[in-house]
Amino acid sequence: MTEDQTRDRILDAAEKLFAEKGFDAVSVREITSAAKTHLSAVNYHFGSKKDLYLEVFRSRWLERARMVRRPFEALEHQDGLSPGTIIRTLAKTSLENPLTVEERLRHGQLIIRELAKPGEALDLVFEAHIQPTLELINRLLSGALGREVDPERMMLYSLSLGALVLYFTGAQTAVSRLIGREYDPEFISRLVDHITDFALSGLGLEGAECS
Amino acid sequence: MTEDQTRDRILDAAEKLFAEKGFDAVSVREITSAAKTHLSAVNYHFGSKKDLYLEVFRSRWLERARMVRRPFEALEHQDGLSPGTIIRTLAKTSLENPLTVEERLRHGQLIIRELAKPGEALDLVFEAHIQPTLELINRLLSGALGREVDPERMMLYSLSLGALVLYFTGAQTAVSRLIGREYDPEFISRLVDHITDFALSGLGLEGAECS
DNA sequence: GTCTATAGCAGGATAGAC
DNA sequence: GTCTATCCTGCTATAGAC
Repeated sequence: MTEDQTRDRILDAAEKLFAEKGFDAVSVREITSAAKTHLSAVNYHFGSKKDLYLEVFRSRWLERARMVRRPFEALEHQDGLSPGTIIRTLAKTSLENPLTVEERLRHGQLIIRELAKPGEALDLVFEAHIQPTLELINRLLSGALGREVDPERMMLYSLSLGALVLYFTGAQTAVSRLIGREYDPEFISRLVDHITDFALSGLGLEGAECS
Repeated sequence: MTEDQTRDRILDAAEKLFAEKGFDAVSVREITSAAKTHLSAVNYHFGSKKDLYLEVFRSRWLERARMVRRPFEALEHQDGLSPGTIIRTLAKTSLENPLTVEERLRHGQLIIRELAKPGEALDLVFEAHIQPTLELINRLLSGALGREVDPERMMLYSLSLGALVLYFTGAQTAVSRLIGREYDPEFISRLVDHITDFALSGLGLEGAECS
């Protein structure tokens, strides 16, 4: 009866702590204590610490990612999209979504750690989220441009978009400090504008191809 | 006589292992074993594991960063620079520098971890490297544009450049896997081109401000 | 200065009472 | 299913022999 609640509380606490400190810096005792349960509940429900970590990605990270990207996926069924609309929708779904600022930070921190040191969790996320999302970006942009684009060029472009989004969410603390602003709704809206502008036309200079 | 060599071997091993696995996943035994010395040498030479970690940043990371950014700093004494030259030089010094591919990866991994979870090491790096470099970028770009630019806009732009460079170095493993290419000199040169193009003019579209 | 030995504690996992 | 008690390994740090 209470078992699912216990399981959920453990997952909540684990996600929070793993995001903040990383896998190795968190002890199972710390997690179960935050989840108001006992040490062996983790082994009972998940098998091991590592399996708990993977389950955080499977049932929390991926679920959140699916929810967040839904408005972006909806673009697939629309016609006459401009590249600007596509990029802006992507930036908006990543930064102005139903998540709280804290949830977005944790979401970013978890995946940044995995990118710096790829492990089994990244395998899950690659297959279930990153690959399909990159393909969708490429598909949408190719369609909007009305021409085929060199696949490698397109992939580098999409990866760069990902880098921007990731950095401005997962490295939030450092960004706030460098720029001297909190992540309040106004600044987040500013970031969406910035990412859109940057990805669309860089500095707003006359670029080489702007005649 | 051999003490400095021991100290250096420990720093070498520590940088490598901390970069690969992160602070908490590495034990002092692992480091001293790789450095062909004994456990207590770390405490003798550095005081504690944490102090060793900070020393890695002080005497390895920052030294490397200083060396790498030198060609970029040299721009300060040149006239008539175009934004394109500035961005390209920045990308080149970050990705095509005297470091080996492995050194560059480690350099990026160390700082990515710190950005995801800011600690004392990031304080060091902020003050001695990130802040001055961001200011230099802003100064150079303002000069090249021949006009004052909104400081916040300029800071967001510089941070975005940093995000791209960081991602394509520190998340090398994931990038390689997604794009299906090794970080050989040809691909690295391709990345420099890409970052320059992306930061200068995005997709190469007619952007909003390109008439 | 160098290294061994060990203190002292925290870690993950599990056996088994209830 | 729940939780306590405990195993055993590994950790950092240090005392002290040489």
